[in-house]
Amino acid sequence: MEFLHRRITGWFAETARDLPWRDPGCGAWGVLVSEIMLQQTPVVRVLPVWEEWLKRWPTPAGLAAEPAGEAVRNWGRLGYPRRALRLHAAATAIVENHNGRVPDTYTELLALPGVGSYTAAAVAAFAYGRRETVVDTNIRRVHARLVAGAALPAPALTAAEMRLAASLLPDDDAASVRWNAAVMELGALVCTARAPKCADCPVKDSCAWRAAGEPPPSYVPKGQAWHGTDRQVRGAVMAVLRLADAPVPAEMFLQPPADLGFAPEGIGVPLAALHRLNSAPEQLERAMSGLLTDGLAEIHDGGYRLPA
DNA sequence: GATCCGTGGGG
DNA sequence: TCCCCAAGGAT
Repeated sequence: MEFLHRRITGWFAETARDLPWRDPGCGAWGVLVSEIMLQQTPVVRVLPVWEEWLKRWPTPAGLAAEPAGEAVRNWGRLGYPRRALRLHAAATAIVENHNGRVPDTYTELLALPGVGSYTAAAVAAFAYGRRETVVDTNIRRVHARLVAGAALPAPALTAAEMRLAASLLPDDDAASVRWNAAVMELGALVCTARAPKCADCPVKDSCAWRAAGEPPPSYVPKGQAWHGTDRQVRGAVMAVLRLADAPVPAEMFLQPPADLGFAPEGIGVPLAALHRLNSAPEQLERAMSGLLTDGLAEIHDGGYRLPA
């Protein structure tokens, strides 16, 4: 095990990307924001948005002082905008329950909106140097191949995986933090889901999957449907709301602007994209009502807008 | 445990 | 072109 630790953390020391949230001076708030943004979203798309967020809201109190809709608007096109809502709620909880300071224990972090087992462990480890069993999709995949000899981890996180990850974690605090970051980075850059770059792998000679002849996955991951789904419609509606500076009347969503006899100010492009989907009226209604339910939109002066 | 929830770059 | 999938979380 010492061998794996040395090899992988050594590789990390040489190869690691220079990401701003890895800067020692970044602070726990910056780490928390990065972790929420990075949920299901690639690093390259997070970088510019993260920079703007931290410039605008350097502290949880700064974000908490603004309407939730501002968080959603500045989330831009990162996707899964509920994360923006939860991050705003987390900032509020941090101000109210933790004197404005991001909590430093796994349990307290886990209680924050939008923070699950992965994010709680990651913030405790990367922001506060704690020894935590961090398990994300990258770490799961590296463990699956390196130790279990499988092409992919199980469809859902299992207790066995958690035990394995815990057993591999170095005893020393600082070493455990480096290990977590290094394995995650290895999964992100080398031991990738598609076309892993085994030639660049620091532990290829110890890899159970390679030793087994790289057997194919034992199951086929089911892809996420997109075209024609409510998610697609919701996304198109949100694109309109982000650009709107006044409530958008419901009929603008339900009828092509040309039929309304006027060109909408500023929101013409996303509105045209929405109507290009040609969704059934029931689906549009369902999507928009879902946005209200989720708190991503509200009705004001007879129109839809981001929550104020 | 299965589903739902956005977006866009790369293979 | 199409399809895969990326530092998950909540229900």
